Amino acid sequence: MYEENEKPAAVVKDLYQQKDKMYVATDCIIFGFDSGNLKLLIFKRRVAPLQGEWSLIGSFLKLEEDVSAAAKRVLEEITGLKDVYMEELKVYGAADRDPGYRCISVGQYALIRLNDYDRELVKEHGAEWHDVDKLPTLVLDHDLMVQDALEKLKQKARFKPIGIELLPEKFTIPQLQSVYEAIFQKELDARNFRKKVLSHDLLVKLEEKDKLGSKRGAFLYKFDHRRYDQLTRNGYDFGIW
Amino acid sequence: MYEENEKPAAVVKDLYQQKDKMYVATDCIIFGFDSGNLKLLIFKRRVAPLQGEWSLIGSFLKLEEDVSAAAKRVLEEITGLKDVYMEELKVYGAADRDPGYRCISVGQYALIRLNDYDRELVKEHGAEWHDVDKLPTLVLDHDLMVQDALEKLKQKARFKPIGIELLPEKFTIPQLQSVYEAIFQKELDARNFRKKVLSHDLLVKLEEKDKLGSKRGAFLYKFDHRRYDQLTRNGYDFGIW
DNA sequence: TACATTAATTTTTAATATCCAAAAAAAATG
DNA sequence: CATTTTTTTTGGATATTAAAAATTAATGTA
Repeated sequence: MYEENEKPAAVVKDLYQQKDKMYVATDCIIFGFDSGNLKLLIFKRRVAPLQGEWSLIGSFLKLEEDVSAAAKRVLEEITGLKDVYMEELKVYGAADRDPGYRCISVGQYALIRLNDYDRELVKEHGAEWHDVDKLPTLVLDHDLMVQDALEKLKQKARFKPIGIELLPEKFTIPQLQSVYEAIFQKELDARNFRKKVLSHDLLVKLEEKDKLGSKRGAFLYKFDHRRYDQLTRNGYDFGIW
Repeated sequence: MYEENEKPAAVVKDLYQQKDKMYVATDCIIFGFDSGNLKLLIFKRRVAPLQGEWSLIGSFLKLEEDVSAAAKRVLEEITGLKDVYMEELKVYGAADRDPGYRCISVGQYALIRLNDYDRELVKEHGAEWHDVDKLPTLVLDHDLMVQDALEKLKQKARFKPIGIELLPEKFTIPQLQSVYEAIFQKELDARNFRKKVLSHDLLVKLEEKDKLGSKRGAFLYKFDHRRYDQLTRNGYDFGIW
């Protein structure tokens, strides 16, 4: 959870018992999507305690740093990405959640486009993408964080078009459907899905086709952010979009 | 925000600049409901800084205390109530949110039955109920917290029957409608409302009538918590209940 | 005892979501 | 180049839910 270079000075003195001081950390639940599966970016801790165990990627909060900025910093350090969709999940504040520190952690989840990230950086940090349904056990309460994030993702996806955050700028309807099937963990009817997502006029059909995903090829679309902003300003209400 | 007796020792030394240390606090957005209006419990700070200004009720987090426990503690100290509906709202973590401290605050909102609370205690603490649409300006980012809480309440009320948390155990359908109208900030159709809330078989009709609210009198109902638990365990999904 | 007020039920209508199958386009195969 | 295979794409009938209107019931008050 704590990157070596971000540990508070006190940590260096006594690694295992810093219970006399309040620490604040943030942990990132970083989702990606590839070939039908939701993926999570995790890494093997390289420092004690809990060295070698799988963990979410996080950091202590710096004194002069906004909580949301801390998550963005972590994300950029690991993936090289700025301007990522990111949202607060929940505070993990049990007094005994971390045996080493009295530390509360702000869970924040992010949605990443798997084409964009910096593969070198990720490798350097020992981070890896894992299918969310084949995750190893994570340290501390990180398993719980992941469960909570998946649940929140389901809820959120019903009313906000966050699925597009996991796809490249141009995408096909079948690809989008595949994202939602992964989030909701169930199959959707292709006809109804297409009808619904197109009904809001939020997808702009392009000339090009994507020929990689299938033989026939499907038309590419892009998301009309401008129109979306207009609609939401007027309190528009989506049901699965 | 900080009750006198809960200030960390350091606060006493220099009241206005404790930026070298991370503090964690919680602030409670406490809602009640009376005669058609949502109410908020706030108080006038009796200690510097910001003495005399209106504020949410909060406290610093103790070292050995869960975050959720801190909010419960605050709530009991002020209202005498335990077992109150309470949920995390959001973390307020801007580095400059508090001019005196480097302090992040966990906003937590609570729903109170206005009959139950301890009026003496509330008065002792200088706390008062105010209509949410006639609030004075609050300290720090507390205005934002209230806005966020109202928004969250709207969202939540669409899928969870939290309206009942604001009413006594026995209540009438028109009363319940009135609660939802206050939350959603719009009028609802009485016929459709009744049909919808009764459709889930979550309200148990009683023999008695409430004669205070109208001439004819309306039947009292109570909420069937057992059935609700069953339904939600099986992943039942309400749309406005 | 007529009148006003609110509660409660029933019916009708409109809107929305759900269900289902067949045709068209392109590539792969022989 | 005819045939098969795969995947995209499209529409209409049906069920479900929400909105609106009209009606009846109970009670207090003028």
